[in-house]
Amino acid sequence: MTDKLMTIREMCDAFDVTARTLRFYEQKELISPVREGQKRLYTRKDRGRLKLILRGKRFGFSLEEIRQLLDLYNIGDGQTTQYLRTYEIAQKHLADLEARRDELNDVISDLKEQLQWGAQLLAQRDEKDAST
Amino acid sequence: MTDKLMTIREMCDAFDVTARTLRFYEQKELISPVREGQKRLYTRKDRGRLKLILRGKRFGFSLEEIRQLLDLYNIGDGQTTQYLRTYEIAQKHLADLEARRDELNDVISDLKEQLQWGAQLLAQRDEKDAST
DNA sequence: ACGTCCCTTTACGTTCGCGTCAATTTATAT
DNA sequence: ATATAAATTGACGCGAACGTAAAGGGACGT
Repeated sequence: MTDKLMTIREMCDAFDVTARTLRFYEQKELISPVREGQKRLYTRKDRGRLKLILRGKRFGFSLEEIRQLLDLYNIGDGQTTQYLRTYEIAQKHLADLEARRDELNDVISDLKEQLQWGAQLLAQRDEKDAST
Repeated sequence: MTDKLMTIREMCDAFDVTARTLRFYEQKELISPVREGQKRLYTRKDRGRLKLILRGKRFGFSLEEIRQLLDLYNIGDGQTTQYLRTYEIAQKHLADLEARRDELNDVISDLKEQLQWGAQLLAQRDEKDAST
């Protein structure tokens, strides 16, 4: 598999984040790379989590919210003790995400309308320019 | 029309924000209520902008980014001087928003899959519980 | 042995988005 | 006239999410 261990610098290059950021996320218990002596080594699992973290950030979630969401993705790993509770929380988050998507669709529609208005104005202006 | 002027407190109640927040947004030039003596009065336009501000925040935009986005919504108000430039920027933002929606859809699909996994595990566990 | 990378920890600094007093003015009710 | 409520302008504070030195440890090539 692609379970190669990556150094912190390789991670930085791959995900376009700083080392500080990775250590910060570790301190916040969002990721937990293994150690080879002092040095951090990031597994495939860490990469998956980081990907989700960056996604979450793009949608305006706080790191604390993301930390909770990340746990949801471990629901199938056989280690989760509170299946039911976690499952319920996940349902809520799912509903929230779907609501967000719907709102985002509305925003897109609105902006498209505005742009058509703008396009008309541009067209009218060009007509006038041509007639002078 | 519904162009009633609202006080700051009416705005707070209507949009569930604090007065501090409204003054802060004003200071950042996101909204510009008229004055009646010292007091601020918010127009229909201000309410529209505030609505967009709160939306933007929900999608993880910074106030500065939102300030720029707000200008796009003035493209049809007859006051915009740089139609074409604004129009192009708006197009970019639109593409960005659509990309976000697509990514959000992916996230939703992923989470749904995870939840089905979790639901199976719950079902299996319940079977065992029932057999003891 | 020496320099030079890359990694480490510790710790203070910064920006954003407000919260929270404090001191004052303005309007309204009694 | 006086109390009460609501609005105003500073000014300081705060948590989140990092940035940015400072000081040092290990592995490497020469």
